[in-house]
Amino acid sequence: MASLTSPTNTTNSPDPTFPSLENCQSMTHLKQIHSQFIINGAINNPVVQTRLIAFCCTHNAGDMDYARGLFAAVPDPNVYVWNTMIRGHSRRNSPINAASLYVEMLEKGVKPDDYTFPFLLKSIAPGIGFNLGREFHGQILKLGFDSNVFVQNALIHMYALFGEMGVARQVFDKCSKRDVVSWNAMISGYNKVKRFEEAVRVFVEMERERIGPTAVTLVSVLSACAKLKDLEMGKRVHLCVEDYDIELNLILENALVDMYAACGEMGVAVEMFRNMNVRDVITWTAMVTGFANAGQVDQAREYFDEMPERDKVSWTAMTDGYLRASRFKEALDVFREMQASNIRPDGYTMVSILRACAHLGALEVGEWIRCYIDKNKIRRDVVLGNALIDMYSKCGNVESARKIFEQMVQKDKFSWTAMIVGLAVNGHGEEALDLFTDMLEASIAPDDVTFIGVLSACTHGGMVEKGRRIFSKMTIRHGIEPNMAHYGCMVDLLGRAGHLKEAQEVIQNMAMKPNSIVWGALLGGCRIHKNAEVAEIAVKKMLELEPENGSVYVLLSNVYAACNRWKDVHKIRDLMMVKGIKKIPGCSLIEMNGAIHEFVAGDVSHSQSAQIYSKLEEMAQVLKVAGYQPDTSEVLLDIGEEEKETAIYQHSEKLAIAFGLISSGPKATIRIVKNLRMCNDCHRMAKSVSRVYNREVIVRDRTRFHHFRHGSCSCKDYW
DNA sequence: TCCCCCAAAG
Repeated sequence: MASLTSPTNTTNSPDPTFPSLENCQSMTHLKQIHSQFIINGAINNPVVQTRLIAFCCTHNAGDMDYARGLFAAVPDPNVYVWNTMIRGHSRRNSPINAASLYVEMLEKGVKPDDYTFPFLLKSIAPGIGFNLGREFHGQILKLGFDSNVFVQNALIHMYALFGEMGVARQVFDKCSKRDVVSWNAMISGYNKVKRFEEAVRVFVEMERERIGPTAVTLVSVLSACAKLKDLEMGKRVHLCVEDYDIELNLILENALVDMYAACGEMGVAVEMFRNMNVRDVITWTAMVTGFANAGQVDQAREYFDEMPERDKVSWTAMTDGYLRASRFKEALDVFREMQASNIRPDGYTMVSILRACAHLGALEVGEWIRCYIDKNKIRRDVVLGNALIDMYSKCGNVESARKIFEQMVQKDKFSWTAMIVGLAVNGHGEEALDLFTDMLEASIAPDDVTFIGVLSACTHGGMVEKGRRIFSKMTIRHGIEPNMAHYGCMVDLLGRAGHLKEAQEVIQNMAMKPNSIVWGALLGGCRIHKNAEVAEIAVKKMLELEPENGSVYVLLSNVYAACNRWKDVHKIRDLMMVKGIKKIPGCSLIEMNGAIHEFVAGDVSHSQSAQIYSKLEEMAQVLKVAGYQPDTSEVLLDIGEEEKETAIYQHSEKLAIAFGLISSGPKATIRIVKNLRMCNDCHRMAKSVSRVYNREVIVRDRTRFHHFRHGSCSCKDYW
């Protein structure tokens, strides 16, 4: 038979009954060899049996079912063979199979040895077999294997996998002998549970005990330094490479590049990157992330475009870069490119895209992502659930946000906070407060952000007394010192409700120097309650803090306009002209069929500009007939009344509404995201549109949502 | 035959 002279039993093994399986690469090949042994009788040799089993258990192409068959034919397997079988199951992370083999082995009277438990413990993977792992630990203690360093290290690793670093530490502390692997297992364990300071501390402890680190140690510690952005420590670890004569390898170089990149040392990172002989996708991705985090998203993109290959992590890193740079449309573009190149996104990618959708108010894309997640069975973990809640509520769809929230099996404080904030900004103040009560009942500790949500719920709902109570409880009961944003909320709450004096008292009693946002909140109250005197105080303070901030002048002029002090309105306008201060241009976004359309006031750049303006003209007539009166009081230009009307007709949100009316179906909700506060007139007009055109219009402005329906707004004209 | 390692999230 020709196969008797196959390459497996030529050079190294002159004896055909003791073949080498070195060149065997596949199960097909192994089965051929197996049949030869059956034919020539070598199959009865225990060494041959063992080698065949070992192939199935250790080779990448190995088949455990086949191993089981071979194993069954072995009359009296020794401990080595049992270990090999257990190892086979551990490679495939099936602790149940590994454990049942172990039980079988004991039943057959074979005693485990030093190798058995490391294999058993290795079969355990995150999420599966923790209880088995504890049972293995029990067996280890019972049979006295707990002084073996390999067993100890495997135990540390197993507990670390489940985030049980307390138990891991106990095992570590009790170790009779510790080697460098024990230390490495502790460091990587702390990394796994994101306790990076602890990881570094273990490394320092290790240095003190004069345990020489290995490349593995340095890689783990560098990873911790990267997460902590601890450049000093990172450099110290870098020095260890020479001090301990550790040979560089790709993983270690990647860890170094990543550490420097994460710490913003892009110069060093680039130099190391250039000096590397071999780079892989991780090296490149570390560079992309580094530039992105340093705010140099265009540099990141250059590296990204040069990458020889990209995986989902690289694509997500690029998306995150655009997110960080507030270039949300480009973030969505990257996602589209990613799909075009057939890379399958995962939960991380989804979170990024959802964040972009949240910023853009891109509900269609967001919905599409939710369907994609469900269809592709992407695990909806807490983070992804939270991102969905945030996306829905920032797109003005609280009902869906609430649905996601209710469906979540696991909720953390971020889930609760996202939902509370979502309800609050969408005008469901009472519901937000109810949810806050539920949160406390569920023993989830609120944080400072939760209180921003709760206080703004009170603000948007005009619940002054509740707000006062919650504000005082925040410190007393929950131990959270109010920060600038909390004071801002309180001033806003009191100011809007007309308690301008109390609002000023809050500012006076602040533990820190009030910033312009706090004064701005007071100013907002002055506009509503037409108090020019207090407004002037607030403006003076704001201009001391930010002399170039044009919106301050705009706000003050709005107050004067509300008080009918037209001379002062003109004075402000002239002052702005002289100082060359411009207001931030208003900008509105609207999503249509997955594309984001952007409008600024007077915009003629849109491809359907002509239709949009003729729709606006039609709207002007139709709405006026229906009783809508333009409100030009907030126009800052020194022009005639008619021109003022023209000016406000071209506000970006009106252009977006007109575009929405002509581009969507007759019943579709129009959703707009505006970068500034809505002006009085746009608000008035949107109410009118919702009635006359029988359309729901949702506008998200800087701080809250306006849900226009049947001629009125969810904010009750109070914003 | 065994144990430890690199890039992305609210």
